[in-house]
Amino acid sequence: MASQFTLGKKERLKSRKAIDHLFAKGNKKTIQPLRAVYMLTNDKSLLLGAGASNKNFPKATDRNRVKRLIREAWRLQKNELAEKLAGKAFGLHVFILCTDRELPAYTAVTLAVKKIIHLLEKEIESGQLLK
RNA sequence: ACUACAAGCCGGGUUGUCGCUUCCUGUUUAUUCAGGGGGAGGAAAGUCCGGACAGCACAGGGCGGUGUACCGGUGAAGAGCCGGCCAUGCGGCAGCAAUGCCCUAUGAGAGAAAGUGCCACAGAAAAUAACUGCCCCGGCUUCAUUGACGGGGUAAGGGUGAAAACGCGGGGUAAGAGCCCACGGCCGUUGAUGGUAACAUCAACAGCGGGUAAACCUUGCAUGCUGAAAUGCCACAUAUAGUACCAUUGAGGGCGGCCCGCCCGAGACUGCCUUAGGGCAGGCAUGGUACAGGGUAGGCAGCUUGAGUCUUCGGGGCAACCCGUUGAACAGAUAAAUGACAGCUACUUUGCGCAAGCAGAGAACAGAAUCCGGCUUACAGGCUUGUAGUUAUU
RNA sequence: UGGCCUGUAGCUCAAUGGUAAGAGCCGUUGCCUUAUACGCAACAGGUUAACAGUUCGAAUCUGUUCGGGCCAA
Repeated sequence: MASQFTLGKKERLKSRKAIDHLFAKGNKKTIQPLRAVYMLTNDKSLLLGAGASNKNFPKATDRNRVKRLIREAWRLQKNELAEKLAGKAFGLHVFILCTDRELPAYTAVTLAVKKIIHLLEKEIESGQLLK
């Protein structure tokens, strides 16, 4: 349990219902190439979904690439966020989209994900997040 | 050696760290952890064809619809592939020409002699050709077979056109005409020979019908419909619910559209009339149509081993391909895994440098979703083979 | 995953296989007006999405490709 740069099945958003709910009621924040949709939940887990629109990336290869980059960046940086959440009584659902039209570089994605995580930490601490 | 074209093949390698998915073994209260194995393509794409598989439907026949179309082979099958036949086009040769032969490329290549339609413009005429011209006859007229008119014959000539009524030469005739003849072309029937066949060659007889079927159509052949969001099971949830209309004994339903014909078809209460059969009214039920809603959208199976793929050797076949045999692997995700970073190296390229080398950049098309066989399209760079051209050497 | 429809001028649409495609709006120029608008006149603007094929001839028929839209538990 020491080094946990993992992102298994349990740590990803997989339910169609949950995702529909998230998009219908969640908060949105845009940070340059990416956009995060997030919401607090009662199930005490930190779940991530990644996506890219069909319109901006018509080729399946590019969509796969974007999703992999987002997941990789999240995997390596999400631990501090998990620590903040550890003591609380709620979980967090996050869905990150790529809004750019062109394939982003790995470094740009890491930076943006880092910003998103800092932002989420702040909101958790100040208790601004609505359920 | 280089360039171009065609065909076939490859589509970077390796080490480390951190991850994802699946299977096996062990372990654990636990889909917890450990170890080991597998993990995108030649097109996974387009969905243009064909199947496998699944569900539903199904006595039969005709019509209709859709697809397809030289012949043979191959294969599970096809609008695929291989071989052949025929036609057409470019080029070359022969010939006055028609045409024939050779080379190469292309072909959705049944039927235009079953019928219907269409063929703009131009042209007399675009398909039962007499506008002009040519010729004959008649009366009239004129110096004159000169002129106009009327009746006929005639497809040789006529600015067109994509296409003009078999081609060319000769005979023949009032003028002409396959009317006749020589050479040649095409079509039909019959016969012979070769070929499995398409077809080819020869002979006889009868002919000369313009094009278009990717216009309608005719003929032969094939053909149920729907597709893994199929389909089966489990869990959760709900409303055998509601409203309107129609039908329920010769009504209706089935044969997926129509027709023939055939088959199926008695579930059912109350009241009134009636000898009975039966009739009328209402209700239940069943079925159908429409409206307006409600619930679920989780899991398991299907799900990856299949007419399979590649490979060694032998055999058959011109070839596609087939038969036997040796060996090797062969993904199963489901908001959807197959990745990220770093080093070394192979390749291409830019700059510096005499060179060795140093530094930087690039690396295509593209991502499985039930599975196969084809076709089509995209593709940096490289390899092999063949053909053609250029240069150099022998 | 499986189907269906569609592509013509900058926009909205026409055109039976037959003049190398037409109308309205838009645009440009001129006239009208002191000026603008309206109006009038003229002009420009198209490889009919691309490539092949059938045909004497293709926007139209056929095939392939590309783009756009829609439907389906």
